[in-house]
Amino acid sequence: MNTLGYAVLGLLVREPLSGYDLKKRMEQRVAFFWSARHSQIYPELARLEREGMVAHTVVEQQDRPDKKVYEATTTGLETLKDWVTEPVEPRPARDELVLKAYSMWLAEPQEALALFREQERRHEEQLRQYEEIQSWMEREWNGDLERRDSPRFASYAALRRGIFYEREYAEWCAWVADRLDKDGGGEYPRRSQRNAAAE
Amino acid sequence: MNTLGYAVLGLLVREPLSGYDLKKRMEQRVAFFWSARHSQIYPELARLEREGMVAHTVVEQQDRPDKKVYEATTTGLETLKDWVTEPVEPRPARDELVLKAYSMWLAEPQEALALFREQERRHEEQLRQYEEIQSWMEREWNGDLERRDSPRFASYAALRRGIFYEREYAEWCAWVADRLDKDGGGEYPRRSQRNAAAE
DNA sequence: TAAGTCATGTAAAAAGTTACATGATTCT
DNA sequence: AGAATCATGTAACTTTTTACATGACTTA
Repeated sequence: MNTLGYAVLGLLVREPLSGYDLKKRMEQRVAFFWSARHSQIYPELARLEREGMVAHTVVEQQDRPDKKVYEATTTGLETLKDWVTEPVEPRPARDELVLKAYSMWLAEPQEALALFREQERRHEEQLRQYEEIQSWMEREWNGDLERRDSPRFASYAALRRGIFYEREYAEWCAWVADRLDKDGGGEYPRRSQRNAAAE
Repeated sequence: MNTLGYAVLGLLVREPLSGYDLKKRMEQRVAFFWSARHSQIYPELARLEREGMVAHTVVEQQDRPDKKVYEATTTGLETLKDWVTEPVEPRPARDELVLKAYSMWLAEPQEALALFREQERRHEEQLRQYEEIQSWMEREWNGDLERRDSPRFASYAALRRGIFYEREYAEWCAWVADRLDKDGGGEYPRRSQRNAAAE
């Protein structure tokens, strides 16, 4: 089993879904911690079915194309359950913006500033969207949010990770931008003996 | 050019390095926002050289095997510089622990708790390590940290991202763990309409 | 003498992205 | 009539990981 398989199972143990709907759920609910294109999802569903983790039934529709609705089998549920508490090996983080930050000393401060302000804005907007969902959950799901055996509790916890993450990211962008913004922000003197040797 | 290429250039514009040393630099300095195995680095260096971004000289050593030391060319520097301020497209985040959190309602609370406490500990430890490097930078590099055209400023900014990230991650783990820990933490009643057991 | 570091590669497999491909129905 | 949504796939390519491969020198 690979991680994508567990992502798919994690959605299917909650409700039966077609490949198409699964993809949409991923975009909406799971996007900030896992995602996949439909070209990855359809073969993955086929693989999970070969391994007995999921099963599908064809649902005929009049006004739309027929669809295959998948649901998790008992085997699938058990496999997922066992995986949840297995230890996690740290995976290397990959973040292009931080990589750019690492080389931003080469760039025009004004252009770098624009980049970080734009990213700050983007993450703040994402944060606001997550916070709206959070409010909605607290309003609609109140009571289930403390129940450790409720999927709503789990959804809420995952969402909070998104909120913590976006808030922190936006703050870092602002921190960098503020330092790029300070006028005169500490350039080396242009034409002195002290050459700007790279270190 | 791919992102790994820019990661390699970002290190080589600071100092010439062999493939072997490049890999070590990645582990030490860049690990929390980009990384690669040596099996990816050596072919990447060859590719960058074909494209005129880097050039190598063979350095002979007596006590150790000879090595190829690479440095960035002017073309490489310019390419990197242009890339830095280009807009960043959001890449899908992938985090296995959050994925597990999403399905933790299936697991035994005690086992899930152990997982999150362990992860909290791990991220707190990483945080402490970063904070030590931060102190070292502030002590040793004081004065350069405000200079927008200094690589030290850029290193410091990237490190701060690591610090923000680890702190936030540890806090989220603690938040989840606390909710898993509360005794009786809101199970659905096992075998009655309303037993005194829960809540 | 065994383990560890220095040093550089290739090969195969897995995971993920982009592009190709089709076709019905619904909304503007 | 054209765009958007619903619906499911395959093919080609890129990126990343794991495994294979070698050899000199150093330290315990």
